[in-house]
Amino acid sequence: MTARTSRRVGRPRAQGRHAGDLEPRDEVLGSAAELFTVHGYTATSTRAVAERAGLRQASLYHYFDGKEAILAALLEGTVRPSLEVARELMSRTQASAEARLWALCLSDVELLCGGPHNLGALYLLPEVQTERFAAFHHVRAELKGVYGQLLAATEPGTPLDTAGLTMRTDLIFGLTESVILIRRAAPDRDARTLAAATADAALRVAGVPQRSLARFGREGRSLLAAGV
Amino acid sequence: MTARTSRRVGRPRAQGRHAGDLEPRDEVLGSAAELFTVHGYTATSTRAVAERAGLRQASLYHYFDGKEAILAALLEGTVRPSLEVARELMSRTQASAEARLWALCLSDVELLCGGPHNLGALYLLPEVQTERFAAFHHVRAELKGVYGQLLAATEPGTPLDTAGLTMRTDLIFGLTESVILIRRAAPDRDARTLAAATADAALRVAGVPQRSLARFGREGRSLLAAGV
DNA sequence: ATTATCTATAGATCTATAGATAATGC
DNA sequence: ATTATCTATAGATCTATAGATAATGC
Repeated sequence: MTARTSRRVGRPRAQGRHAGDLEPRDEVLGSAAELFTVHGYTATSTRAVAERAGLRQASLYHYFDGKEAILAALLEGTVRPSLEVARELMSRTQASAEARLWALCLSDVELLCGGPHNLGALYLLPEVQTERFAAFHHVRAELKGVYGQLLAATEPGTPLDTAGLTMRTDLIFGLTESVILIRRAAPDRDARTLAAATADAALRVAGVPQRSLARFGREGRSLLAAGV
Repeated sequence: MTARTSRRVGRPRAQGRHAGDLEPRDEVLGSAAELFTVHGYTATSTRAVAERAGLRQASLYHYFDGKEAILAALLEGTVRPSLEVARELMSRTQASAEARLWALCLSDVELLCGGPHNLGALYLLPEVQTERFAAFHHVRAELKGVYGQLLAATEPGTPLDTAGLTMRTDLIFGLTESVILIRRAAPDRDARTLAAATADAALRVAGVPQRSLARFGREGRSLLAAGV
């Protein structure tokens, strides 16, 4: 029972009051999430972020070193949970690679479509391509690596060489990411249905025959229900 | 034989001379293409676009009404050729829907990966989501409509209801678009190989069995060779 | 005369910093 | 005393416009 509506240390805010009982830092992240995903990073001013969070522009600098630090914090938050699921699934060596791949894809899509903002759209921002966000890119490369390893362990209809494996990894990872675009175009799509359809589609691209999809889907779900 | 290196009407440029024998308008579009796709629209100043084209900032306004008009022209140019192929394929009613879908996907990926800049990345810019680019969005919606109609005419392993059809259309269209992200991450990937692999993957998502892929690919290629 | 360019600049931003202020904590 | 906020602002942009200028065209 900390930090109730009043009883706050520090000079009171000029405009209005705290919305909900979020910490100011999280209010800032929430408003930046919305504005960055909808209008872009450069197109969003620090003033706009602050005002939506109920603060004056200069007050942001009490919580973040600058605009870039806000974006970095948001990026970190989007990819970290995916990677945790991926690592857990890598350790489940008794399950089939197909079921684990299905589960990873389902989980990623649900994470991408879950929250109130389309945070995955941050990946698309051209500014994020910069060297400055190298830490984020490393984490995503590790996530993609898990896709590649699981795919390599599946039993495809026809055998694949290394180039073919890289290609399919890119396609399956790209398919998963494309739900960001789908969500952007149709924000009210049901996340659970989309996630299952995407996971099925990923296995189809991997070369899993139609007749086995339902089985791997069941196995994949039970993996997630069990321990992740 | 118009507009040779010198012999130009108008005050000479302050810096350097015309590169190649492109018209100034096209030089501007080319430099904007590179800068907008790499750094983003808002992050690119009109000064940067002008200087890369060998002009002073104010001279852009001789060719375009403003920064937005440059982006609109680029967007128009990216989606128009795809739509022309799509319309042509819609008219080929004697060919199988599967072969036509394969051909459309191949053609789109080759267009997206063909030019010197990753122009498809313009679709991803948050600024483009705005109402101001409604004309562009209408053209893309028509293109997606063709994907949907061709998919509806395929013979899937299991029958699909309307919701299932919409879902798969989104996934296949999204898969095609995801080559933009693949190209961004790996700019040197061979476009022809990627295009064929993506078209195959699209048919897999559509439910076409492994054993029929090669045949539809051959038919699709001959459709494109024939008339588009 | 027409055209393609230039120089110069107004007016509107935007980020980050300096330093003041109004709460609570002790 | 500590903290969270505020006000004010320096300095650096950035877009679009006004109006001059240096070519060719006739």
